[in-house]
Amino acid sequence: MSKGIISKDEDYSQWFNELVIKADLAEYSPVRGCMIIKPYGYSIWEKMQTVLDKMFKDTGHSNAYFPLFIPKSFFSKEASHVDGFAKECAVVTHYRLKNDGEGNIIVDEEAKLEEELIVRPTSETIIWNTYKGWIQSYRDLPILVNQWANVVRWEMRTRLFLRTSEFLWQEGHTAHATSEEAIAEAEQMLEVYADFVENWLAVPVVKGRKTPSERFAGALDTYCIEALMQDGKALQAGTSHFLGQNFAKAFDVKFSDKENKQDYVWATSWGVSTRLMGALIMSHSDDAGLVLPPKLAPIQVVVVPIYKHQEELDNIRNYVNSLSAELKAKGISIKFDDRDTQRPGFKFAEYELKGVPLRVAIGSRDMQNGTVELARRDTKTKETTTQEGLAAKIEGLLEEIQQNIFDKAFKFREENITKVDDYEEFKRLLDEKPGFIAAHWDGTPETEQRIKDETKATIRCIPLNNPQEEGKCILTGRPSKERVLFARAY
RNA sequence: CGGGAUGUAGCGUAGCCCGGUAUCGCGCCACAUUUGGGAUGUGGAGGCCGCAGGUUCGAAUCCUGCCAUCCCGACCA
Repeated sequence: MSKGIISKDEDYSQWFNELVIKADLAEYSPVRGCMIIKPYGYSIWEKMQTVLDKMFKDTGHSNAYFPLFIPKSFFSKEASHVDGFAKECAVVTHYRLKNDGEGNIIVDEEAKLEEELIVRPTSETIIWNTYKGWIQSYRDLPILVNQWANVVRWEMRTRLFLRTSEFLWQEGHTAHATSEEAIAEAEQMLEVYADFVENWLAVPVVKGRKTPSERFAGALDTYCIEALMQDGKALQAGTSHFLGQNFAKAFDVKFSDKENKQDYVWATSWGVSTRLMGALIMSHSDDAGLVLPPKLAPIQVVVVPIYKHQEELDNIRNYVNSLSAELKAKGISIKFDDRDTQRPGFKFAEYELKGVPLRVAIGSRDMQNGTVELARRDTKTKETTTQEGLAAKIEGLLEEIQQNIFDKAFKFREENITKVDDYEEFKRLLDEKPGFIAAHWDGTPETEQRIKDETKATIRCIPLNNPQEEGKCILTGRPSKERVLFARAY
């Protein structure tokens, strides 16, 4: 492992790339745009999955699994949905390879599929094709299903965790008897996401809805949570869609209500992906490496022994065993790094790079004095404290760290939301002080597009519970009733 | 798909203009000394110089073609 990573002030995107690689989260794969998520990175994702999965179950959802491949014909059914995804679909055309006689493996042209298969970019179509068979009556509703899956979107430009051709996610797909119920579902899941991202990733989010042009293809309304990264760019961290009856109509999914009247079913879908890893990394980390929130850190506490002789190590180990037992009883994960192949200084740097929230260093002097050295990753501070009551102290500190990194990110976010009423000022701020800009907009897609073309900033969302105020569109001067959040985004 | 750049050991690189069988650092292996912030010494292993042609007695180096990757745009969770 080479020393250090580039400073994030020097080159933010290179900093991010180096961090992902050197912290052992992921690496590039032989396939362009695809990544290998390494065990350390994957264990963070697993923690996210575990927590989210429970939240889904607690709100009445069940998991299921739908196929990776979708018949091409399914895609022709919902027009705007097709438009949204057609340009980035991987297509399976053959089902067999053969040897060409010269030692090369080639596609067997005779094994051409009758109907081509699309590798799912999202599963609405195959799921609604399936729901048709599950729903006849209002008694069959609601259907509250989630699936954990991989999806493929053939992106032109990819970035580790933020935009890869294949990514992991969960997609919830629900079916309801009424519009109101479906909207309530979409709103509920947005709340679940916001709760999860703020309380587990320690990343503050703005809850809002997308403008029509930023909506999910096929949705009537898209709700989102938007986070602000340390470089001032916004990141969409999760979306929840009210799909209306669009997919029910496309796949002819009707039900009989209590009066025996036929109506199309109302739908939602909602998802978060491994992109959350990107949000996590970019929200808290620094030039020394990752900073992980304790609640998602694969290792919450690492113990580094400092010793010269075997008996000193044995002595330390003895103490660490009892500390481990105490911490495990509290549900805290601890690693005792007794490798003799690396020196303590190396280990310190390594665990800082990997974002372990707390480090305990114990040497022979400590053993004599009944103390340890306790170092916090978030503040980079160290203190010497007694072994007595250490487990309880660690427990408290982990909670404090979780809160602290959220507070820090929250303060940064608040400091980087600026109200702007002048277009020149708007453009200047985007370059000089990136972040969210709260500005008036006349509500037209044309204005939105022009601002995007001229500044690269998009409307990230119209915040929920947005204060209403009279104002003039920043570009056209036309009347507006509320401010929307603009930013350059990932 | 346009514009730019780069492919040499696991990683980062020198050599290329001016052809003669590859440099240095990190990492790796062995041994010893070390261990409170990324250890030191000694010895060692590791290369189809992106791929395919061509020129030449001889190509990492010159020529042609291809491939791949990265950056910047258009598209996107």
